[in-house]
Amino acid sequence: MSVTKITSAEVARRAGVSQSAVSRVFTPGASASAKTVAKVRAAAQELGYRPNVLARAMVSGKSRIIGVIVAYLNNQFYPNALEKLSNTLQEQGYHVLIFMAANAASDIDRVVDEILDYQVDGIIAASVAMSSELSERCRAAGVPMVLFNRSQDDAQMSAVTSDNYAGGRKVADYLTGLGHRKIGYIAGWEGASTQRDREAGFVQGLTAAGLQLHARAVGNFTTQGAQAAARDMFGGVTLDERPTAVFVANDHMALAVMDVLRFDLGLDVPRDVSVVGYDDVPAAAWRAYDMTTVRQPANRMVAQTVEILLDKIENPAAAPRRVEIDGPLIERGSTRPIQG
Amino acid sequence: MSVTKITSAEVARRAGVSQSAVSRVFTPGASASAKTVAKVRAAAQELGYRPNVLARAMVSGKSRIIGVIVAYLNNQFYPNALEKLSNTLQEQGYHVLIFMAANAASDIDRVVDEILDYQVDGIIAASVAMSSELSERCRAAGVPMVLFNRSQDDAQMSAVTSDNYAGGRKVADYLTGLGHRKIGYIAGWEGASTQRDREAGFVQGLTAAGLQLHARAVGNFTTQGAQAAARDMFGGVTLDERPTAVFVANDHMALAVMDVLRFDLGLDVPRDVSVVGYDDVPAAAWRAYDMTTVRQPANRMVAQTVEILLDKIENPAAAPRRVEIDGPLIERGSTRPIQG
DNA sequence: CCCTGTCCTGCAATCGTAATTATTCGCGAC
DNA sequence: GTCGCGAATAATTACGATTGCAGGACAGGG
Repeated sequence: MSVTKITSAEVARRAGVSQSAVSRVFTPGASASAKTVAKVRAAAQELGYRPNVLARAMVSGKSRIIGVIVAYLNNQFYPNALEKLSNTLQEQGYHVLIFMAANAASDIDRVVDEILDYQVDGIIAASVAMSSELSERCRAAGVPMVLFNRSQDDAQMSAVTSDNYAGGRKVADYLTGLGHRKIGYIAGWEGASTQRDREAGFVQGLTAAGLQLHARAVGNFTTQGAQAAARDMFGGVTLDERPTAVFVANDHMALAVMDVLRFDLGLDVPRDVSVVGYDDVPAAAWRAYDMTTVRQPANRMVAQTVEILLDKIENPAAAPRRVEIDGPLIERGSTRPIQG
Repeated sequence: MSVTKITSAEVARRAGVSQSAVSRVFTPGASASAKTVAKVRAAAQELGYRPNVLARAMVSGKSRIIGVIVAYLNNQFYPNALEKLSNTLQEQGYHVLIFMAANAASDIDRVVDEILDYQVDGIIAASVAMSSELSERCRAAGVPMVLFNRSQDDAQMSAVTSDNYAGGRKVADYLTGLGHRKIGYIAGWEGASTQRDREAGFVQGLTAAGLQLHARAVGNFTTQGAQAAARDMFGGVTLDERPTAVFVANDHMALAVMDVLRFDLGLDVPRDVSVVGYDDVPAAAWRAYDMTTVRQPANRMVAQTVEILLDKIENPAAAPRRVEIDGPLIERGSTRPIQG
């Protein structure tokens, strides 16, 4: 029942060496003779000693904690990314302190303060808007930050995304290639760079084919928003007005859209309407949806994010980097050529 | 570009008081005159001072960090729970350090060590098997632990689950009530208490109706496992042998099972087969599945978990508690009465 | 045999705060 | 006037490690 905290001093006493010797044995790159190492390791083993990360953090200034801010966890893309992030960082000896934040400025503000209180070595912000005032505060605190799946105009800010513009363009080329002419778009939250870039690339592609958006609605990246948008765009319109294809700004919404089309409005996907999403979350591949989508290469995005962040931690003078990773369009059964 | 760490000493100097005065102003429950508080607050505000949580943790012995171990993040139930956990703890001034662990003993072992290195105030283990040796180690370190959605024979271990036995029983009663007689079960990972309890309650319910399991397969709580199990149970069997209803140990598997039944085997759900899951993840309510399931009341489970853990942190002598929360059967369209 | 350079070791300072102990201050009572 | 007392403040210590510095051991070269 006794709560015994074993300190390096106790290990030192047991091993018959100084406390600093113990510290050096557990500090990679410090010098210690083979004999000392053996004695200390043995004593530590017997006592069950492990260094106190917090104490180490205090004096070294490195906590080996990365703060991760995430807005949505109900969109499957994020738990997957979080899992990969955590594992990748874990391999590098870092650990993740997680913070949920709604996309309200006041919330982010509070969350960033709380993160900094923990003396994190770096911050990964997944899908949250970061005011330049906030990023300035982190820079002043010497804490590097990388945006994940969102980018910012601020040139000082590192960011990793998929190539959303190219992705949107691919969807446009694909749908027009299938012969579609009346094409709708259901937008995500308009404050998001991903939303803007996907739409810009998409519209650009339509323009190149001599088309323009036939219909547009906003779903705000939420299930409810997407359902309302779908009813708006496809409910109570004449056959002539109705789009024959729709690009939805992410899979999370697109799945909801497909359900509304099929079950509320009695439309057949893909016969009446072709649907394309974005992300390639696991559910997109489920047979009940079998949805055409643009894959966001989460593995590579995570790897890049971690690489940039750790680089900036080790070398604070490193220039900010923006990486856009190309992802393929995955053709599945929710789309088909227009019938003449 | 200067990385300025503001310390309590600097605030003290600016406010013309001692460092201890600053500390007391920021420590709830410490005494300071109104005048001092005002001066210190003002100085802190100007300098942008916030207490260093790590330093505070060192001397007070309370890190206000909770370690959360989670095995699966691809099963939607867990991201949802994690989000709620994080928010609830955040409200209480705690934060979540997250650890992914495969369900291998060696992995858990390593993870628990890493968690303890951070001097966490408590541990929540979601869906991971905890050897009694490990729980003993945490107890020795004075770190309370609560299991979430899993329980253990170890009487010393606090655990919060839904009432899995009663839930399994409800499913049996429901399906037999619909007239089903040939009923199959697709099991989760057999090492999991949730799996065992759900099956036990289910079988008990069948027995009460004078039935026994018509077929059984193991899906291990994974998508692939569930698909294989479904093919096993429903592929290449005569109409006479084929179950008319199947209870799948969780929704994550049940969704995969429905897809296999419908798209690989050409069976109609619910006409040919009724399917029931467990958890009530968001996807279960999606119209494409519209799946009958037993709801795990995540909100209440999380609230209980946090309450038990914080109680144990404040009062280490508190007795371990096991809580089982009853959840309703949600009747949807994946089930229907057997046709005579 | 002494000097020097290398390698290891221990001492002591340090990180930023809370807790503990010591000091000062104000004020009423005798 | 001083004594006592309580409250507020200041000074000091402690938390558990890392790290710069100085001293000691030892080997090799002159």
